[in-house]
Order: sequence, then structure tokens, then C-alpha cells
Amino acid sequence: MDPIYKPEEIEPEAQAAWAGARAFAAREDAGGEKYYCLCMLPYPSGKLHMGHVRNYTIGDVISRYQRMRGRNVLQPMGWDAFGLPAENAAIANGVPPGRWTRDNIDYMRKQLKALGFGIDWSREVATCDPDYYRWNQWLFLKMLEKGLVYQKTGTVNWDPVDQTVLANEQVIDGRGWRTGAPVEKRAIPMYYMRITAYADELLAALDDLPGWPERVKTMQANWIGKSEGVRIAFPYALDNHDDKLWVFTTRADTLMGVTFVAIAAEHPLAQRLAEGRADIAAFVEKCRTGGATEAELATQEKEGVPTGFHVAHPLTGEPVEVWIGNYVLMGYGEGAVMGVPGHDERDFLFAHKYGLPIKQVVAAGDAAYDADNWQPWYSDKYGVVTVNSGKYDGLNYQQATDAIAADLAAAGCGEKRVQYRLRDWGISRQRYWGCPIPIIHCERCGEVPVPEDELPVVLPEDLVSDGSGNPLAKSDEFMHCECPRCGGAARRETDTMDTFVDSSWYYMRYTSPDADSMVDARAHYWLPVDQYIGGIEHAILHLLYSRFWTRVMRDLGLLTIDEPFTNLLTQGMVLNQIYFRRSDSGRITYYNPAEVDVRDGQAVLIADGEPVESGGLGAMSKSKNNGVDPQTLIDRYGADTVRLFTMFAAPPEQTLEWSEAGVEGAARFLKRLYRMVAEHVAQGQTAALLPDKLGTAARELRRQTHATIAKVGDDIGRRYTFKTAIAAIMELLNAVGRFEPKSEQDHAVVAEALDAAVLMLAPIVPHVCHRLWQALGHADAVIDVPWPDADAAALKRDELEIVVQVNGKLRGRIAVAASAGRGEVEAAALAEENVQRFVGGKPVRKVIVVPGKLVNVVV
RNA sequence: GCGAAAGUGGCGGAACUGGUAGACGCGCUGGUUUUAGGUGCCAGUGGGGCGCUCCCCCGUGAGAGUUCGAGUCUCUCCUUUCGCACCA
Repeated sequence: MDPIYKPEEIEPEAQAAWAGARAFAAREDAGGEKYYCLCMLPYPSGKLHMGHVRNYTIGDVISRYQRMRGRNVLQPMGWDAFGLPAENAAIANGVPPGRWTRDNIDYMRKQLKALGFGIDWSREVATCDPDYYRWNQWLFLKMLEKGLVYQKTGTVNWDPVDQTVLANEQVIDGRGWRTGAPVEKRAIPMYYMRITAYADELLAALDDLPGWPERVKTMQANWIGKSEGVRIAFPYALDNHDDKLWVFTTRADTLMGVTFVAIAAEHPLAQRLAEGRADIAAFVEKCRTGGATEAELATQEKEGVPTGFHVAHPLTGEPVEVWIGNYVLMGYGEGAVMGVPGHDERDFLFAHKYGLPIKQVVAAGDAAYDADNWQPWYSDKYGVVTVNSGKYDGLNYQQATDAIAADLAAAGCGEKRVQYRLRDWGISRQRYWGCPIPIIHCERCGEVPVPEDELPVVLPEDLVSDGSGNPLAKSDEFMHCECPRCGGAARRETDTMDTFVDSSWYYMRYTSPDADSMVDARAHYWLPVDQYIGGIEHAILHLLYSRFWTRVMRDLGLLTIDEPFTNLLTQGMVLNQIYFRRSDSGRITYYNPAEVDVRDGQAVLIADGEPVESGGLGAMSKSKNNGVDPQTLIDRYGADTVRLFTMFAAPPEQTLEWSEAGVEGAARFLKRLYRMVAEHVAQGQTAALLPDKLGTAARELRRQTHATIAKVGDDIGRRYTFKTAIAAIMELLNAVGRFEPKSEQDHAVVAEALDAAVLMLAPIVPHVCHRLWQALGHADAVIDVPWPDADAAALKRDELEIVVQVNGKLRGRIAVAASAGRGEVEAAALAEENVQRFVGGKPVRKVIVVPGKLVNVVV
């Protein structure tokens, strides 16, 4: 065996062996319990980035470990191939998005293969293939039939110069990214999926997901945002017509404190009141500027305009003025809120700004109410009682809400209502590179669904966008069609679907990639996914949409499962240093950390030796130019080193800081491992291990080998703390390095330790372990060897070290026989010299004994 | 603004159920092999004190609390990161 580690020879050889054996092609009839390990599919942006490498390494380690545990493993891969970047690349380079995307896929597939991932490539799926997205269209039509898809107007960002809808990402500081024009909000018709019909189930089922991180479940629950409250009507008369303004509130108990009502600028009543009132119209118009994101709406200065129009308080009949407020969201509740400045902080600030009356209607004991300074208890629901509320005085939150709701119901002015923050899913995108929405617009028949037998509506792949509008609308071939109902000339819908539609069910298609239905019986075998792994940034949207989509398919009889993902692992981001320079004009240029050298704490650009500014750590991204190209690393160190570093640098759920020195360390470890095996093998055949014939040092090494097997199995199999697993194997190898074998049996113990280390490292660094396993004299390929079991007999210890504390502070250590009883341990602890010093003759009040670990003497 | 997390040596991190804080790795220091650099190997490495193989004090973002015992639990605060529905 060549004692020098040469990954450039070992890795292609191992990969060829796996490919030749079709080792990772999953079969439904292979026997063993199935294990579906899924990683979030990549967007084919060009090259793999370190986030991908991290994600897929975690998945591959789990897959290979489960395979060694005897599971029938499926680990597929595909491409989230529709999306904005392909269109941007098309605009920049004039290359059609289809070609750009497929070229990227080819390159990235090669990279995934070079990293040695055990992927079943026969099941590969790209969401831009008509064979895939036809089922998006098919399910869309089924949902339309069932009323789960409907049309209504939605708000988008509008670039008035390019006459184009902009994604939030394309709005920079309130302006269009290409034109710099101030962005406006615009209402357009869109298709929506009725996810709110499943709100209750999606919320309740979170309790049945023990394999999901708590924080993801909490975020989803908050996103769904179930709140129980009261829908209240404020009657009014306008244009000789009686009507009611509805609001939703969770604080009906404060209804007697209402001093105004605020409505959204898009509210129909606001539109009506703006007629003939220049000031109101101007405010409504002003609310149209700026972006449409919730963060933007929530952080902007709260502004409003009085309308002079009054509605009636539903219980007292007193007039209440209607205001239009930029902070009222049309998309939530009724698009109108009641203003209770006494007990809502936002209303309080609004009332102070515009001099509106503030009325205290809830009191907390004797606490004084100061209408000039907000105090947190003003908005407390509990521990307070109503005051200044007439017949409702003296009630707690629940009593007041019940009483007021009952009176409102009797007056026909309200009812209790469960409200969700979750909104229906708008899936229409005014973009080219996406799945066409299968609708035909006919002047006579209106919106007509494309008949099932005409699916898929194929997206032309050769169009090049010029940045303004949707190129589909300019393609006669795509646009012009016959109305399926009347046969007359008609035009196709040019909107495409949100790419979240594509990613809501790709993992189902992997189970039956060649089926001539959406999925077939194989889906019942593989689903649900046993382990899903992906970025924390998907904690809400993608995962919630997938859970919704699964239920829709279930209710259409396509699936029998409720939840798509049994266990979820959310991986942290990969960070790197950010360096930049600011030009005189304020323009920022970012420099890749590879081009920067840090000398005496000052970062300088290697090219010119001049300083650059440090922007601290940030997620690797194109915009900050702080990415590391995995390919360079693979070329330089080999795939195993890259895999080892990403698994060792940080626990999977935390952020990972890039460190070139850390990669060097990983490479060093593999070289050392390789040399240790080579040196051991050079000593020739080892004798069979006889556990009863070992000396003390050999027995201790063997104990450590088996303790490590137990720990690593738990760390990789249950805890997913890969770093501590690797650390334990490093410790074992350090112990092997210190151990000086003097007999045949000593060599046998070393052989056992090295065998175990290679098996345990095989999921993480599979190529080198493939080679080392052969070198250690085994005929089977390491991927086909079962995971080792710890020998309980080897773990036994004769003597234990016990820590002794006095009053909780560490004062000594004692060695006791493993069989020693409580009294014996206690006596030995009290006898310890340093312990005696600290007890110092004071009476011992209490002795706490934690068996096998610790004694605490309380004096 | 709302929602969710995270703060431990010079650095990444460990400490799983409230029980030895700092495993493992990086970096650094000293020694050693080598013609030299690199590599490799050996030793040391939280801060401070001391009579220096002993032992003591301090120490897990800040402050308080519960407990025999708190990095871990509770409360308040600070900072950072992620998500906020058209980036994927």
C-alpha cells in the first residue's frame, strides 16, 4: 500500500466502483425498511455553492449511515429549474433561459458526482420539463374544479417606466432596479390557491410532527396566526343607502374605548370617500407609492387622513370618525380596524399624532392611567377589568368579550369569528420562465380551462426577454389558440406559476419519475419522506406550501398521507468574510476573500497591497462576492476533505464560518489516518482478537474503541451532531497513535480500532474509506458492510473516577470500584484530603451522591 | 414594525436529562526531524494569584432570581442573525 494519500486517484476509482455496481439505484423490492432521504433541490444558477455542498453532504452522510444500518435508501436529486435568474441571464447575455438552465444543470450534475454523493440519478427531475410541469397544470385544473383555485385582484410592484411587474427583490429602496423609477402598487387579477381552507388542519397537525424543530413549528403556527375575536359592524348611511363598515378585533372588550375607525387606502369605502375630495384622493394616491412588502408597510411612518365621514358606534350609536390609515392592511381581516388609543399602542401613537381623544376603558388594580405616556399594561388582556364602559364595567377580558359579542349579535352588528393571518396563495407571476397557467381567454366564453387532453401547455423555450413585459405576450405562436368551448379565436394566459408550486411536490415525482400519471403506486411505498434537509430560510413558505399541496393531493385520492416530511433538519447558512472598497462617488466594490490578505490585522488586496474595508461575516452570496468555489477545493484537496470540513466545522443547524485553515486541518487528518492504516498494514497479517488475553493498555484501547462506536452511532444516527462524532473518532485515532503495540494481541486491538474508525468514517469520507477498507484486508466494499455494534463486555470498567464538591465547588477526585455502594463512595469522598480541608470540621448538613459521577458535600 | 433563533478562550465549537466549563479542531508558543522553507513528530496554551506536578480566586453578552449545585431553568435588558407572502 502506497503510504501517501492521493485523493485524485482514490476518488475517481471509488466513484467508478459505485457506478459500476449501480450501488445507489433504489428499488422498491430491495427488502429492508425503506428510508427516503431528501435534500432540497438546487436552483441551477451555474455552479454549486458551499450551501449546496453542506446540504448534500449532510444528506449523503445520513443516507450512507442508514444504508449501513440495513435500510432500503432512496436519495434522489433534481432541479428547481424555473425562476427569475434565468430570465436575468437571458437579458444580460441574450441566451434563451432554457439553454442557460440546461447548461447549468449539466455542469452542476458533474460537480455533484465529483463530490461522491450516493444519488439515484435514474430518478432525476427538472421542473422545467414538460413531463414534470404538466402535472402542475393538471392539479391546478383539478383544484379549479373543486373551488380550491379562484381569481381575485392582488397587489404587485409596478415599474411605471418599464411597464413591468417587479419582484420584491427587484425593488431597491423603493425604486425599480433597472429604471430607478419610484415603484407603485398596482392591483391586477391573479389566481389564488385556497390554502386558508386548510388553515386549521395545517395548524393542528403541527402537534403531530415530533420530528420537526420546535422553532419551525412555532414560526408556522405564528404565520398561520389563528386568532379568536369578534367581527364588528359600524353602521352608516351614504348616498341614501344604509351600509355597515366591518372591522375585526381580538379586543372586543375595549369596544367602549373606540374613538375612531381606520380603513386601508384600498378599502372600497376609502375609494368612494375620495371621490370629489382632493385631500383624501391625494392621500389614497400617496399610499400607492412604495413597495408592497409587509416589512415596508409595518416600518413606515404611521400616517392617516380624516375623512369627516362618520359611522355609528354599534352599541351607543354615537358618531365615530372614519380615517384612512397607511398602516391598515387590506389583505388582513376586513381591511379596517377600530381605533382604541387607550389600549393599543399603535392607535395610541396615531391618536397623539393627530390629536384624537384617548379613553381609558380597562384598569389594572390601582395603577394610574396617564394618557400622555404609554405603559405596557394598557394593552394587557389578563389581570385587568373594564371601566368607563357603562353596563360592561367590572368584567374581565373573557366576560367583557362575551357580553359585548352577545349584544352585538342581538343588534345584528357582530359575531364571534376565528381569523387567520394566513392569506390565500397568489400563484400568478407576470413572467416568462415558469409553468404556464393552463387557462384560455375567450372574448365570448371568458376564462376557459385548457382541457385535460391538451396538457401540457408547453412553454416555448427559445424566447429572449428584453426586460420590459413578458415575452410570452409577444409570441404569437404561444398566444394565439382556439377556445376549447366555442372554437373561436382566443388567447392564452401569459402568467406563469410561482416557482413554489414546482417545489411543492417534486419529492413525490422522484418516487415515480416516469409515471404517466402525477404519481403512481411507488409513491405509496416511499412517501412520506423520512428525512428532509434544507435551509432554515424555507422554514415557512416552502414547507407550508408543501404541507398544503400534500393535503390537496390526498383529498383528490392521489395519496394516503397527511404530512410529506416526517423529520426535518434545517441547516444553517455558510458564512465568509466580506471585504469592500467605497469609491468617491459612494459606489461599493466587493472583493472575494481569496483576493485579500490580512497583515497585522489590516486587510489588504493582494493585487495592489492597498487596504480594503472589512464588512464582517455574512452569508456567502454573489452580491457580496464572498463565495468559495467548491470546485477549486475539490481540485486542490479532494472531495473527502471538503466533506469532512463541512461536517466538522459546525453543527448542521448552526451557521458555518468558512475557514481555509480548517480545510487544511481536515486534509491533515485524512493524511494522518491514511498513514496510520498504511503503517499498520505494513506490519503484515494480524492475529484473531482474543478479548480475554489483553494487557491493561490494550484493554483500555479496546474499551475506547467500543465506547466510540456507541457514541458515534448515537451522534450520527440520533443526534445529528456530526462534529462530535468526528471528534470522538479523532480521539480514538489519537489513542491508537499513543498506543505502542508489543504483542500479536496488541496488533489485533489496533486492527479492531482501525476497522471501526474506517467504518464509522465511511458515511462522511466515503472515497478514502473505500480504499482503506480494502487495504485493511476486507473483500466486501465498505458501502455494503453493516454499521459496527459496540461490545457491552468491552465497555465495562473496574474503577470509576468520582468528582467531589463541597458546597457545589469542585474540591477533589476519588477513584472508587465500579461496584462500590453509596455509603462506600460517600465515605471515600469525605476522607479525601482537600475535601477535609474545606469541610474544616463544620457539621455536614447533607451529602448528595450522583451515582458514578459526583458527590456534593453541603456544610 | 411583527415573528423566530443565537450569544461560551485568540477563532470554530463541546458540555445530550440542572452535576468536572472549554472535548475535538484551528491558531499561537517552545522543542525536534529536514540543506532550507513547507510537511511530519513532541510538549504547552481561558484570565489572574501562589510557596508553581500541589492549591486558591475569577470566568459562559449584562443584571436579577430559583437550587445543595446554573452555560443549561425563570424574569428584565443588550447585541447579532434569519423570515415577513413576487429571490429561491
